[in-house]
Amino acid sequence: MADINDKEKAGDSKESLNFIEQIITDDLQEGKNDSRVHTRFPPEPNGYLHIGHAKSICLNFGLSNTFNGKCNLRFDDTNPVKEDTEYVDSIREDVKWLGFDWQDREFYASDYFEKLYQFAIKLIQKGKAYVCELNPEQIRDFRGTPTVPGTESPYRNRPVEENLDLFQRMRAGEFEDGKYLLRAKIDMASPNMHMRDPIVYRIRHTHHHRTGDNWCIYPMYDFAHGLSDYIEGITHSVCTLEFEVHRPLYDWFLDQVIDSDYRPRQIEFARLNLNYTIMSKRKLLKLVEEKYVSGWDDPRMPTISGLRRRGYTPASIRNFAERIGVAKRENLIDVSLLEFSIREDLNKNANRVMAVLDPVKLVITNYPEGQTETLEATINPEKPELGKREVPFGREVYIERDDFMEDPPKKFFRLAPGREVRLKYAYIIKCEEVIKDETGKITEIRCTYDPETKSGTGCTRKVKAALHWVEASTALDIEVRMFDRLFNVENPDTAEEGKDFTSNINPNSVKVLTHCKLEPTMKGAASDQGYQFERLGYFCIDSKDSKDDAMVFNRTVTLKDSWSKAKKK
RNA sequence: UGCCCGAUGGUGUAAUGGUAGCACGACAGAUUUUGAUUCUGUUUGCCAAGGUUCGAGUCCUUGUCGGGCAACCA
Repeated sequence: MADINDKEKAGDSKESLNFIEQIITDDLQEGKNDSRVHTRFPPEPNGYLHIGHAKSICLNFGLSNTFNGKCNLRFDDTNPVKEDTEYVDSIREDVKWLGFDWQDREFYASDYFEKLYQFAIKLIQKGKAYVCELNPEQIRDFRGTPTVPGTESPYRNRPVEENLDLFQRMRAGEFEDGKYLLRAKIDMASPNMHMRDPIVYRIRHTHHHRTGDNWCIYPMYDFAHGLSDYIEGITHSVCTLEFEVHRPLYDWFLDQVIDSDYRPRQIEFARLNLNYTIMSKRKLLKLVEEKYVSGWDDPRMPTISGLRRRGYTPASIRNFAERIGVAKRENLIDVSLLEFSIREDLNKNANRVMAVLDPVKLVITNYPEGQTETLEATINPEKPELGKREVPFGREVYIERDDFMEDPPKKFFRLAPGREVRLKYAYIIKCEEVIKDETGKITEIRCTYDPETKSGTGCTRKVKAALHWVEASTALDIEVRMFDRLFNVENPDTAEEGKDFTSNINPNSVKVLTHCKLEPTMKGAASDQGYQFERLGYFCIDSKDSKDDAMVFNRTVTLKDSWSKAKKK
């Protein structure tokens, strides 16, 4: 009984921990690393950050927050052929935008090249590394396969002095690319492929975006990463599952250099997978390079910058990361969860505005010609303190073409011949007549209105629907871009035989609507926030493509729409 | 024929040997001047077989299924 009570109290005082928080809690309890918690987010600057990185960012910075620790931003820039400053700039911007602060702890693995070089010397001196002359094919052959042990390199027992000399000359630039390699001397028969004398340094006469031409030898990930963690005092090095088999190597390198009680620890978690979405940087790069999209920040891209341009908010992405949780099992998250997160945020925070995407003119025949009036509309029902906005109303308005049906099915609540609906914030109107052109297309709907039903005057008459509308003479003409999924299959990575993932691209993933109508209150509106186009969805101004008098809106996400479901049935 | 990791509703994620809970989805109802939101309710789950135990989602064994590992990438 007492046990149960204690447990309930504990449960009340803290939310349940994910497995990483549990590990850290245990480490803290054991007093490891002087009870410090220090994490890091370590991207390679070879592409833009995407929603999968957001999970890692939220995790690493979140961990440092909950344990009162620190989190570094570290660029893992050890392979100059793929890296560029454009990418480091975008990464810094995206992490900052997401709402995380690395303070003065912006580091680069390339800052440690000299230290890493000295570690390598130490390795050689201890007889734990050697200079190898095998070429790539030989390296592969000598490595064996997962089921067949490898064979030792003929250069494996080169004397320490010779290794030292050769390695120094590698650094000095005496040899061309590929001539020599520094390898760790571990175990060519290890069941773990990564322990079969892994490469530590390779020669690469390539300009590095930060160190320029100072170096012509570059360290490999396994060597550089763990030791960079060590140099920075990282306590918990959180990475994705595919590095799990690297952990013995991570620890091996540490064993060679550590001379204190402090030791960083690698912990792996399952990366984010989203259906209908491609997450591989290599593939995203292909989309950009081969112009399937307009750039890394194309609003259809799963990049942070793409989502931002699409109108996603930092909070919505953080909430999403929180909601999907962290574990070690493979997962496939439904994009609808991401969409839920942005709807949740925007519903609370986005100002309401009326717009008509596919306008058809509606004339109120008994409304005096030339007369206009100003109506009050709610800015945001979730935030009454924001008050009201004033929208003009007149004899001619635009309504959505979809909001009228000449021959409506049973479940259609909106306007139809002889039927009454309310124009939101205005009056109840009744459809009297439909005018069509010679092709049968409706060009004008003629209605009458009931002056006694003005909104806000205590009218109690109920109608089944309230339509959004925009007054014709004052309407702003805008362009709206509607985005659909970039890929129309759940798993875009799988493609038909002989084709690649690009064959899954949805050719209709962007639809541009011109001459949409927007209420005039939006003139000069801020581009850094989302708006709800009432009954249509959430939109944001594209500050990149909008000009002074030509506003372009991107659709962020639709509203949940039970009418479209009813239609299908 | 190797090594490492994992397996809880449709999708994710909790439980730390003691009542399988939460979120999203789905479904139903209420409210609604957005067919939105909000609110209420319902639904569906421990991979399998053994073992340990008073008691197993949790520990052990075996099996099954899934993922990862053979770049001079990270």
